[in-house]
Amino acid sequence: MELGLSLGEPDAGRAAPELGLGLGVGAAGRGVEAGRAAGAAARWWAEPVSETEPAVRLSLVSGGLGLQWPPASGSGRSTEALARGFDVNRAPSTAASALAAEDDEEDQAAGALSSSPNDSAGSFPLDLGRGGGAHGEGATARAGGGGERSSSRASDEDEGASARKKLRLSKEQSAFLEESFKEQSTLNPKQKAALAKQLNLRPRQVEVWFQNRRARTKLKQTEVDCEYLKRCCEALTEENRRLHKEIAELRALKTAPPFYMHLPATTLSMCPSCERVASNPTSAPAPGSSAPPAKAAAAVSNNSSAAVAPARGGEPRPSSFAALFAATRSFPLASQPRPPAPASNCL
DNA sequence: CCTATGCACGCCCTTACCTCA
DNA sequence: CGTGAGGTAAGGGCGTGCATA
Repeated sequence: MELGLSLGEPDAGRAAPELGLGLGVGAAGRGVEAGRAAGAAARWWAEPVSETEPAVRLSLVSGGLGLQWPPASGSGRSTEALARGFDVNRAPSTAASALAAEDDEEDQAAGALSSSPNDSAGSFPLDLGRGGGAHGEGATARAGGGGERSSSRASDEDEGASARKKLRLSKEQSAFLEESFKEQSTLNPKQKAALAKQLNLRPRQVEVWFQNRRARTKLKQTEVDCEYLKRCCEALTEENRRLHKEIAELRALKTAPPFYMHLPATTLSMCPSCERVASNPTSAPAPGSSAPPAKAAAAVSNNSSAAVAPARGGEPRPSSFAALFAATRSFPLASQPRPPAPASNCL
């Protein structure tokens, strides 16, 4: 179905628990084992992740940027990158390099300290590339030693909390965050800190970016859901209209005299249930009837072509329209194939 | 064991800033 | 050049889950 579009979000492919519409609908469910298994071989962060962390989404590892994404675990590169920070000047792909070329001047000026064209060095007074100095690092260290929780929010509040300055992330940073989000839409403190260090951002910035990204994903999904529900509503309206029309036609037929009242007597020789001509002499054709039974049967089908439904295999014929009416047509509206539209009055 | 408290975090709403037509 | 719309980073409130006393 065309509405089952993937937004490139981790929501894609999930079940549809909330609306039950077969879409990837709904709030963030936590994909569990599959994502964890995928993530086990494809984590960009160095540390092992605790078992209690929110489950990893299905990995959508993409090579679109040509970044080593995720960096090969176990290789020295990831740790090196962590120590070095995300260096746009060494973007590992031509695409990324092309993107980086736009910001080369600023980046050269800012050096490795910041890859954002807008953020000045003053935005990041602390060299996050060097371990241990920042408040966030301390929080991370605490989290690493203890549980998952750390105070990335509070730790970032005081640093650079001057006038509200809009700082836009560079394309490389955004792309990297996007890839991270595809792999996992939520971060634990360790991952957040590692990503922040790699991108030369504050953990709070990474956190906010993910928060906003989740909000955008949800908004898009909501739009898709609305569109789908709109189409469902239209289909149901059409179905309702068709059924009303059918009911009106059936009522009109019900008020008319039954069709068999107009049939010649010879037609009554056929068993209405098995559609065979009765061979029993007691049910023989009425006296005076010269037509052979087979012809009579043919006469039935010819004379009642406008009102009699063709014989359906194995289906007993209703004895009256009332019975026809009483027979419920219990097919769920949207879940079963629609019966053919009543081209004639057949049922 | 139950309860109160503090903390961390995610979600939501909103604001402020930036870019672009 | 001024302006409005749209995108997005960030602030703040609120609810929730967890750890601890």
